[in-house]
Amino acid sequence: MGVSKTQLFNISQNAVARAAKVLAHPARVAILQYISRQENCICTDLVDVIGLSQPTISQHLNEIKKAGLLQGTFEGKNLCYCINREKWEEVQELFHAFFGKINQNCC
Amino acid sequence: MGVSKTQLFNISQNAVARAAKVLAHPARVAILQYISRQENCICTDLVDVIGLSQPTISQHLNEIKKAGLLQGTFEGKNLCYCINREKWEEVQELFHAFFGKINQNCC
DNA sequence: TATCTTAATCGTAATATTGCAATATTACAA
DNA sequence: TTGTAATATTGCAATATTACGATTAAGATA
Repeated sequence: MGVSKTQLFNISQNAVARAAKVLAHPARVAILQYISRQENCICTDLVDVIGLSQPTISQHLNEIKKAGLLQGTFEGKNLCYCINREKWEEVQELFHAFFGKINQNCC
Repeated sequence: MGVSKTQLFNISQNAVARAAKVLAHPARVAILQYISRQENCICTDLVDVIGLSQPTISQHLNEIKKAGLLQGTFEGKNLCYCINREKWEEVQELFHAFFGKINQNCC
């Protein structure tokens, strides 16, 4: 039915899935990489850099924002994003914990 | 148009996105966790453990398989999955490198 | 061989995602 | 206030994903 049955899974499983979803499109990976490379975090040229249309970029940015991974000013001309350090480290830790708990103990 | 323009992005960006896609559903996260916990890697009770229907589990398993993250015997009764250690470490390294390269140097 | 068990596949429905054109909004500058 | 430059929103089309009932396939076992 196209709907994920999230209620079947625990909080941490859903958290990993939600975070992974953000990274599950190369445009969002590229956007995060680009933003992180900018010294001054004025990211008005994302459309040129990435090569997708402005609405599409805006949509992807919104997905990243919704996950809490960006911070800064989002309104009007004084636009200034950057990575939300705290949330980013949280996600990193989440993945780290997930990978750490998977042991490959057979075959 | 519903199709990801993967050609716009480099190999590593697409690789991160592909790997993240596997983890982008809590059922697949749960399946990987469960398989990794099994000593003997006979995973016939996934349907009971996860709580999704048998065809749905089979579909999710196939997604994980397609990403190369499972190894073992997949045919008939002598079914025996486990995590493909080599590929798993590759993915882990991929994420590690991605996270490592993101620096949060503004705002 | 017939039957049972279990996983894969098929078919289909519902929903989500991706992408862009058109339009709206916002902030600033002249 | 009018114009300009930039991002956001809307609406829509194409495709992908999620889920499951029904069926099929393959191996085990009586």
